[in-house]
Parts: sequence; structure tokens; C-alpha cells
Amino acid sequence: MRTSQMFIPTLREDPGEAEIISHRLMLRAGMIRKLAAGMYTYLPLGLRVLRKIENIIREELNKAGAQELLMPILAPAELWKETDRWNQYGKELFRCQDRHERDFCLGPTHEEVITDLFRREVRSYRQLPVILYQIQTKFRDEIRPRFGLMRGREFIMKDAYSFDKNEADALVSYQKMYDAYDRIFKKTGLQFRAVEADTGLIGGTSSHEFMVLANTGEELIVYDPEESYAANVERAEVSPPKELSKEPLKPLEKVKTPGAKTVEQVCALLHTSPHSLVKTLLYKTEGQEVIAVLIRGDHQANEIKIKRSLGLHELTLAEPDMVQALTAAPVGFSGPIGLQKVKILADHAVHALHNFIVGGNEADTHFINVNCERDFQIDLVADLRQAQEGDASPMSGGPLQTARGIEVGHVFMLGEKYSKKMEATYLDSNGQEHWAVMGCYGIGVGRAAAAAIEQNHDEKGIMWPIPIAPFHVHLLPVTPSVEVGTVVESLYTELDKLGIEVLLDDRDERAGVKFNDADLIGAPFQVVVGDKGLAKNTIDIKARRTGEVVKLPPSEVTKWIIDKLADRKE
RNA sequence: CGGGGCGUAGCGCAGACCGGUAGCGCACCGCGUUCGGGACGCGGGGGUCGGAGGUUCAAAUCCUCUCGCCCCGACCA
Repeated sequence: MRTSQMFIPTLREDPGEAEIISHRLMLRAGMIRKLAAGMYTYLPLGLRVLRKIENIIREELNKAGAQELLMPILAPAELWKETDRWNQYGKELFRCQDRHERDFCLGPTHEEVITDLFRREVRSYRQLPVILYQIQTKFRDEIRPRFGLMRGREFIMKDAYSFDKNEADALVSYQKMYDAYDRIFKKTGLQFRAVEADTGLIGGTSSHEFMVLANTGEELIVYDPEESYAANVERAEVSPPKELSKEPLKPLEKVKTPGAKTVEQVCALLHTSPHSLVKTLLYKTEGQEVIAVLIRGDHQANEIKIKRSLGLHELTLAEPDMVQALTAAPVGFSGPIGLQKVKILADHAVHALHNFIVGGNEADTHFINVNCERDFQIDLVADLRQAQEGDASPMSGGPLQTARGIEVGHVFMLGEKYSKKMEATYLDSNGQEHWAVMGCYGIGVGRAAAAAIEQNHDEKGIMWPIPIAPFHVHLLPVTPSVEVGTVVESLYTELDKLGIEVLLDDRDERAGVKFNDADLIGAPFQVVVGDKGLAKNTIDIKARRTGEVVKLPPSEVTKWIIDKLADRKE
């Protein structure tokens, strides 16, 4: 392609609206433009990247036996009412009506539609397994869209669905998709990690997220540097401490702690560390019941685990006046001793502790030398806290490390959740009817592109990994002479014939402008042709990522590039 | 939904307190010079100042309402 014929509106200055690097660079490089909050037009350059990612996905999914189809964006409310997600999905589900005032929604995901298709068309176990996927625009009316393509309202997603006879077969499909995802992300050239993820209350047996590693990632993961184990902190299980404290129990004591509401303040006042302090978190559940959760001062509560341990759907921290009513003390002085009518949950680490500190349920007061059982009763001891760096790995027992990631893929065992609600059944070889066992598998295409930029950029612009780069080579005639023109034209034709994607900057611009745009757009190789070089019979090739420049005679340029591209393609 | 902020040329911004001819840089168009890391000279085009209403002789500027956008929080398969 020639720059003069391609719509690539690059921006010299940073647009004010862009917060994160990928968003800024995508706008600046002329890949996307915003239409409305969380909705973007994909310009030619941006679309090329999306197509590259999509094609890698297609290739690997097809190889894995999945089949592509395409479902409507708009879905009738009836289907969503069958699964009750019309109610459950909340405001994120974008609803609308047609001229007959029939309810529809924009699909944020397509379980209902695909399950409907399945139940209409599939009768027999002979037709199973089936794995179907689409690459389609999705819509979720996010409360607060942000970060460009990272969290838009409208976005392109690959979603796949598997249908199997039973749990065992479903796991085979799940594994197939997991393996395909592994190959897909390897092929994109991104650094990523598959991590165990939370399955939510829906249960299900397995769920993994595919995280592109980037410091700017929204998700926190823990991993075992020795083993393959990695998990989202939301999900990572924390094993109970191996031994309980052996410290002899000391007598309970009430102390004054004026104004000390936070863990830090109490520690400073009592000259101790958060390790020996226990915070009491009061939560409200869906039944308006209140529970107390005891977590060690240096740990974070994990609300997902708390919900799961009690089978709850909703959990919110109690408001200050509620805390006051229950504990007779302001927030910051709650404790388990003397708490009435409140179920008390404790994390393993608390249970293992002796002589710790808790709030006194009285303003400006704490108890010290507190001990479980002796001073108060616990209703449930469980794993209730967030994993953190240094915790013991469930695999090697060694210390876990943490990293930040961007969730670009998610594989999920659904089980019979949808097939049951929607009566998606098949007949087995004995003529018995069974519910199909399902799995679903998503990849955020736009998000993957954004994640690629978060992971591969410098202060000048994007540094695309070869497999998803919009162009392989950016050809830059850098002086306006006839000789340069001739060399550039023949190089362009030659590379193009060989299937190498070349962007020729044929604009009447100065060298500096072309260099800067090339660095911004981020093609892996810049081929620089100028009078200075030609005088010595050389052309410069700059590798965008390393900045290395090689000087080659014009006749050797093509071969050099072919070799380099072949090197890094797989 | 709560808190904060912003809407003035395609982009980035000034002007607003203190009402009186709408500005700057970049981009864009023409001519010329220049040409290996965001050139220069000369000449030019482009604005219902987000929208509606009000106050006033006069509103980008003051008041009211409204819409949109950004940031923080709550929320998030």
C-alpha cells in the first residue's frame, strides 16, 4: 500500500482523552477514532491488525475442529427470559424494541442464541460433539467505558461454544479449546500466561483466563516460578498455615486506642505489626443478614471466596451507621468479642494466631492478647483472603510471585446451566434424553490488539510483533531524487510480489516526518532509501524493536527481509 | 449512581473573574525555496464559542436548564 492512497490520519500531539498507552498510540497512529463513549471506528490500519488477530484465531480454531458461523447482533428477549438473564444481566444488557414494541437486546454474549440453535437442530448423540464459533461485534453497556479498545461498550469478540454428551467429553472439548488458545496466543507473538480463574457461583468445573502480561494490566495474578501453576488472585487458593502459633496464651486485656481506626494507626500506637492484628469486616448479605469476617491485618479479604463459602450471591460492606448499631462503636473499632446475632467467619491465618489484637466494639478501644475459642466463638474457618506475593504455592510450596495481566481470553466449562434452562437435549444410543454439556470460550479481539501495544511500545510508538503487525515493512524514500524514486519503486514491487506487506511512504514529506510516523505506526522493519546511502550503494534497514540498523546493497534487501520474517514468524 | 473536571477551527489550547471587532500553535490550501529524525518565506481558507432559554443597548464571557465527554469511586462473564 501507498501512504498516499491509504487513510492513516496520524496525530502529532497526544489527544487529551486518552489515558493509557495503547489508547493514545492507537489514536495517534491513526488506527481508531472514537464515535461515542466506548465506541470506536476502526480505521484501515487498525482493521488490518484486527484481521490479523482474527485470522490467527480462525486458523487455530478450525484446526481444532471448531466451525465458524455468524449470529445476529440483536436477539429477541424471549430467549433471554428463558434463562432469566433478561433480569439478571442488569443494565449492562442493552435493550431496545422494534416497531411492534417487541423487546430485543444487543448480544453481550451468545449462549442463549447458540443454545436455541442447538436445541432446534441437534437430536442425536451421533451429531456430537459440536464446537461452533463466531467473530462478532458485541455490546455491553458498561457503566464506565474506558481505556479505548480495552474496555469499550461495543467490541469485537470471538466467542465459541461446545456441546457434548457428558462431562467427560465436555472436558475433552474444553482441553481442545484450551490448547488452541495456547497456540493462538503463541502465534500472536505476545507474552501471556494461562491462569486458573474464578468460576463464580455458577460453579462449573474449570475456568482459565489467558492473560497478556503487561505492567498496566488490570488483573493481578500469582504464579509459581518453579511450576506451571498460575492463578488470578481472585481465585488462587491459599492453603492453611502448616502450624498453629505455639505462643502461650496471655490474659485478655482491653486497651485505649484513641483515634486509631486503621490497621496502621493501631499498629503505630501499640508498637506492633499488622501481622498480629485482626480486622473485623462486617458485611451485609442478600438476606440483609450481617456477617463478620476476620482477616489478619496484613491480608486482604477476598469477597468472592467469602460468598462462595456461604453460598451467597450478594455481599456488600455494611454502612457506617449499620456498624454503629451492631457494635456500639464507629467504624474502625469492630471486633468479634461480644458481637451478638452475627455469624463469625475467620480466615485460616486468623485461626492459627495467638494473642492478637481486635477492635473493642467501643469507641477508641481495642482488645489485646485475644484468642479464638477462649474469647469468642468462630462459626466457620475457611480460606477467605486474597493470595499475595510470598504465599506458599500449592504446587511446590515455594513462595508465589505476582504479575499484572490483561485478560484477553477466557475458557469456561458451563455444564448444563443453559441446556437445562432451555431444554437443549439429545438422545443417546439407548434413546434416552440428556441435556447437552456446554463450554464457552471467548477472546477479545480489540482488547488483544490493545494488550499487544501495552506490551510492545516505547516512547516513540508501537513495536508490533511480526504476526500481527499491520505491515511488515515500512518503505521510506527519504530524499526526493529520481534515483531514490526508481530504487524505491522496484523494491516496492519486488517485496509486494513476494507477499510481503509493504507500506510505501510516498508522501511529499521531510525525512523526519516519515521517520516519526514510521516509529509511531510500528512496522517491524523500516527500509530507508536516500541519496546518502545510494551514493555508497547501500540501503538502511532498521529493526523497529531493537533500533539496530543494517546497511545493505539494494540487491540484498529483499532476501534479508524474507529471512528475518521467516525467523520470527513461528 | 456519587464526587471532580472539561466542551471555543481538524488536533492541542488561550480568551471568561472584569460583558464591547474570536485568538495562538500545529494541521489544511496556493506559490517559491528546501530535503537522512516533526523545514522556511509570502499569501490564504476555515468558528451558529456543545445546545436551549434568560439578563443586558451588547453574552464565548453573567444566570437557569439541558446534552456530550474525561477522571476517581461503586459495578464488572
